[in-house]
Amino acid sequence: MALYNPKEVEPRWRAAWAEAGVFRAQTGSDKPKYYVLEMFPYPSGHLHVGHARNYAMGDVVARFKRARGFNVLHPMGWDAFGLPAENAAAERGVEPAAWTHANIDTMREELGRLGLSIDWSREFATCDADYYGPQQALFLKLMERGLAYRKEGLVNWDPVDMTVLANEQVIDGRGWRSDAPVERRKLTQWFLRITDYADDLLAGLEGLDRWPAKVKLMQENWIGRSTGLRLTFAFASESGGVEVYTTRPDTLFGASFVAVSPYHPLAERLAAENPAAGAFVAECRRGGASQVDIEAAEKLGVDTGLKVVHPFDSSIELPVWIANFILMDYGTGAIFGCPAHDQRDLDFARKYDLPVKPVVLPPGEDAALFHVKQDAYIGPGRIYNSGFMDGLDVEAAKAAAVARAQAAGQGQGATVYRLRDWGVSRQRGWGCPIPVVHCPACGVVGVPPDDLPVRLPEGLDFSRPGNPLARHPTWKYTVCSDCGGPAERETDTLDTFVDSSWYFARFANPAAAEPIDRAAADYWLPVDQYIGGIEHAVLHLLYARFITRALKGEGLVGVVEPFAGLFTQGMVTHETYRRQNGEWIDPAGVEVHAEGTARRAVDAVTGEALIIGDSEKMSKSKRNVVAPAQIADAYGIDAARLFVLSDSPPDRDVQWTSAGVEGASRLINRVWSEFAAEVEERDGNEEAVAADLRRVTHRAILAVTEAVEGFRFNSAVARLYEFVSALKTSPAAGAARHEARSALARLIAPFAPHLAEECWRRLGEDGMVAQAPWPVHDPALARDEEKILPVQIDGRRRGEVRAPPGASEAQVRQLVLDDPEIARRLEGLTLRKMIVVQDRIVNLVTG
RNA sequence: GGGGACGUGGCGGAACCGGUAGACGCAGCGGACUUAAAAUCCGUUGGCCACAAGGCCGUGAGGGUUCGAGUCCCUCCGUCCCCACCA
Repeated sequence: MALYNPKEVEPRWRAAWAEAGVFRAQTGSDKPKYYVLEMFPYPSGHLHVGHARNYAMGDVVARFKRARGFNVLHPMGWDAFGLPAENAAAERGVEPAAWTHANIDTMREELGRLGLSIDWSREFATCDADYYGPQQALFLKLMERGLAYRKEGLVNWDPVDMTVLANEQVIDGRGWRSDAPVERRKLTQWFLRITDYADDLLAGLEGLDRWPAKVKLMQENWIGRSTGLRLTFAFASESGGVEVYTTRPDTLFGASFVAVSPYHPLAERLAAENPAAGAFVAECRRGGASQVDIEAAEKLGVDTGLKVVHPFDSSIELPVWIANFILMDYGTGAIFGCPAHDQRDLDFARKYDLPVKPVVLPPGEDAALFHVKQDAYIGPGRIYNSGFMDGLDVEAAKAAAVARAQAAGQGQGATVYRLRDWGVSRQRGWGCPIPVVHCPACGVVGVPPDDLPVRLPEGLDFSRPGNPLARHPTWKYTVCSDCGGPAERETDTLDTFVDSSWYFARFANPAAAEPIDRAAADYWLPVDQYIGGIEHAVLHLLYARFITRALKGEGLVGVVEPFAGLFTQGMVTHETYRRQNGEWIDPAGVEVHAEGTARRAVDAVTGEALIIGDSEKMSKSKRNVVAPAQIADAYGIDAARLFVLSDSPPDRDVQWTSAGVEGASRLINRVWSEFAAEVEERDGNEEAVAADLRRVTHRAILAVTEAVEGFRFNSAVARLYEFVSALKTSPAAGAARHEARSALARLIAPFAPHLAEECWRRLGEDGMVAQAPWPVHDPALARDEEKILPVQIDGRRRGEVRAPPGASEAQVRQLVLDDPEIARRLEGLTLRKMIVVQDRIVNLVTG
């Protein structure tokens, strides 16, 4: 029998699947539906092994669910707008559209070679007007609802990419793509009112029981709900006052100052009146241009000379400061400072010699002796030095302070969120145009539905920084649809995260004239299993939940949660190698030798000794990238799929090694040799031998099924290895062997689909394994004839007894007591108690 | 500074509910086949003691709960991730 030849087998079966259309999702099917989706790729140029792992996982689920009788939707598309296309345009003078579509063609071909069971008839790219046109219609609906609005505000400006970024796209004060320190600029921008849904997005997390706890927690923290008090401190010598927000109204009597942000309207007014304040505000705005600087900066402030009156005791006056550490866009942009019980306030008070007055007495402390030194006290305790709150604990005092402030009309209990509205304007040329015009007479006017899509023009000039749409000679000049007068188009485009926040709904019917085909979406949504990287925990995954809620409000979809199940997969890493001079070297040019347990790497050509580095995320800069095409050439794609799913749990990183993929390749050859071989009938013991094999088979069916359902693909593959070994060493022939082979072909199909088809055909089965039902586990056949129960004496294993499965406690007790070896062990000991766990273990307790 | 996760052989990891720790793979060692190598197949592989039978130790460290702890609780150490002047 010929060796298994993936180069011949794999393309043949891919062609057969395509021809038979076996992966097409059915409309009007009476099977239950199952929607499995992997986060769609950005068409960067080529597929990498990380993609391969991600899509292989989704494919395992899709093939498994199909075999289990579901009508499966497993589509693919392209998140195709974004900066790399503009950079390519700038560097090489190509059209972004041409560059993007060429990449899509390449990557579609590469994805195809992975043997994924995708319904390609639903493919789309977000950069095509067929997609972004409907998206513009959605944007106009959000605008009518007031969910999309324009405002002037402080925004994150990326000075390298020359565009505004959302808060979620600023990582440690730097742009998420450019890594440049982000500046604060005041600009008029489009925002989506995600804050309207802050509470609902938070509450909805509770129902997402098939989401990782980690992601839910990250979203919860990102939304950042806190409850407290909005409270006005009245000015001492004029009318009006300054409103602060606090979560610690119980410490109000410990207040020693009020401070406002340099961007606060009061700061602006005082800056005009008072030269010292003016200089300070100017300094903050200049020096504080980048967030990186702000975070590193020392706490600084200036006393404005203005006084306010303590709301609970009019005999107390407090100074008003302007301080650089107060955020304008959280709470009210103003605080009261209580140095004894807040570390930042304490640092500030020590620097400027402001009073430190403790009002929370820690348990066990003496009021006369307690002092705050270097560390503010933020723990629980009893309130003192606080008038009407004296003697209360912290929680009771909070309630009392809120009640008092509300009764006096000084303030209101308030819930505040850390979440800000989503800034979606981007000063970029390769994105979805925001479909509005600016009319000198009518203001901002939405483009009428009949004029959609607002198409991107060809021939944009990307050779200079800045927005090419804004400097296009004609594109922006148009007329106002309201008054007919001359008007200019909006030249900002939408954040590409808008594109990806509803694409899953478009897959329900990507050809629909309306943005979302409601009937199709009602059938397919929510996505049953979504798979992607954890880096989107507070970006894409939060935006998509918000947009789905907004769409529900418009009656466009019937669900509020887009993704019922979420799985976040780990990355593929590879060991790194470098020369003595520090230069990185490609793994293809490295030979690794084992010397006992140590490993030594040398240059395959020169023999130069190399330094073996950590296994890291594959990156061009470290040259530790292995391309899927390379792997497929050497081992076949099934071996690669099997390996990326086998070595580590799917949510953890997996280390790519050639030894590992060789192991997977060995399994494939072992499986094929089983199907290729004829097994001779053996003499004697036929019944027992067949029963043994059937037991192995039915256990494998159960174990693999449970592992796949539980997303433990590594365990599923381990069980397949075991099953193959057991099958190959079993002498059984005839029906039992056929049953085992038939089960094996179907169990391995989600992982190594091409091999499985070849085996299935060899078995002489009808049709394709891609359409075959999942094997069914029969518990009666899987059952042991007898169980071996370890017998422990005082927790240490001292022997074993054999008992029929399900043996009663009395039976087992008798077996144990009758066992001579155990009796010998018990000599000189007093048996006090025997614990029998059915079919598991026995423990004898002596004393 | 706040929040969270994780520490198991030489390596990746398994043990899903508290019930034989180390499945499966990799690497290693020994053997078969071969003129030889590769491939393949078989055996072996946590540590210590022992000729052996067997014994003792062992899931980051220390304590606790339990007949029984990798798993639950407390303290500590280490690593990683998220957020971060959020009042």
